[in-house]
Amino acid sequence: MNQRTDTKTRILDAAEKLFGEKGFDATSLRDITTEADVNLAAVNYHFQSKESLIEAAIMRCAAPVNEKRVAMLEAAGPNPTVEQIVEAFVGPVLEQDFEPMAPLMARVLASPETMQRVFKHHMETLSRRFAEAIAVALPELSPTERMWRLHWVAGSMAHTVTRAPVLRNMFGGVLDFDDRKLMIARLVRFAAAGFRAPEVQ
Amino acid sequence: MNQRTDTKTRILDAAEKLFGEKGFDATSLRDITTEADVNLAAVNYHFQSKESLIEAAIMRCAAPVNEKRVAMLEAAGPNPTVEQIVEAFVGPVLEQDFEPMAPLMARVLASPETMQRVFKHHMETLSRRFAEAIAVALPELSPTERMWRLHWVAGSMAHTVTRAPVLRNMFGGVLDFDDRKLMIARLVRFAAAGFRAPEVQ
DNA sequence: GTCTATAACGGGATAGAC
DNA sequence: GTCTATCCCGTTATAGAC
Repeated sequence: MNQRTDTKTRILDAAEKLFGEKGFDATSLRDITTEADVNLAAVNYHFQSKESLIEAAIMRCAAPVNEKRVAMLEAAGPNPTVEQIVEAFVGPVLEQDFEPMAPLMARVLASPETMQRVFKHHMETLSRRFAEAIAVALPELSPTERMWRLHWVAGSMAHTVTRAPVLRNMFGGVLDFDDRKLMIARLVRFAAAGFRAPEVQ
Repeated sequence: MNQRTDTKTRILDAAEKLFGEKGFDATSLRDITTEADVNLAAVNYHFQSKESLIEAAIMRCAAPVNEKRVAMLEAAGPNPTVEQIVEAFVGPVLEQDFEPMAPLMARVLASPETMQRVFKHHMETLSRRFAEAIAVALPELSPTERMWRLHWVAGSMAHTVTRAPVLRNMFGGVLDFDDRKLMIARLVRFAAAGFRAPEVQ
């Protein structure tokens, strides 16, 4: 039944690696099965289609990070500061070595159908959880404004991850991706100030 | 030589439409030539490859918007406020009906190779231009911090565009994409506050 | 200069033996 | 569960007609 790790896992490992390197479409099932050293038909046996494999690969990547985000938020207690909320939201994502998976994340965001499903199942709950925390920290904001701002922080974070390979060596290298702690601290400062701005109207 | 519009333009029109709807990879040249009612080989005649066609389609979309962004910045005079700078940066992008082109933009951002070239040629100049304006408005910020913050605003804006189809009907519809003026005003308020936050360290 | 027809290739998926 | 063999489709590129 096994070899070193089971077939299903080896397929997922190879898929994660190759999807990240080349994108979903440019990665053929043949590439994946060669890399994983399994038979081509095993993909359609364990997963039903390439599309389902993509979804499974994404889920496996995102799950531990999202658990950590919720854990950090809970660790901050019942009355977290805006800074603590933002740090729990962006820290676990940005502190990892995200550059190998940046293209994968970008492709996910770019694939409306895939994203729609993944988001529905996993991200919506997470967003609600963080929106509630913001509601406690900043009760004067309307629910709409809270959602917009949370969403914009998510955008800043996503852009940092997905644009890293391109921006790293641009603008004479002023953007420092190597000191993650500092990068996170900068973003927390920026986002917290945005959250605290008085609402329009 | 012409029919209603010339072949090259018809190909670009069809490409823009289909790339947006289905993505670069899922759109075949046959799809495009059928939609444009031109022969398959015309694509390779007018553009050298599918990759070049993609680039051309992106350029044609982005050019007028970016011109407007620079024009708005210049219209604000030599000493623009942070709010004026942010509005010039995000307004022209967000005020258009961006939802049809949202998938296209998302795909562009997700395609490292394509993006690298496009960004190098067009966006780097634009970013520098806006970074200089920020330097005038907020001289106390370091060049690095200015770039990070500009980049995060770009991320907030990009996320708003690319996630619109998914978020529009989520969270009970609290995110209002229809009142563009209000949406832009909200983002300007949020981003300007972020820009004005004291720098970390 | 422009288009037709087709070549040459690689992709995802599956049937059926083991 | 796994593998071989194969199907059928879509892709890019080009040769050559107009």
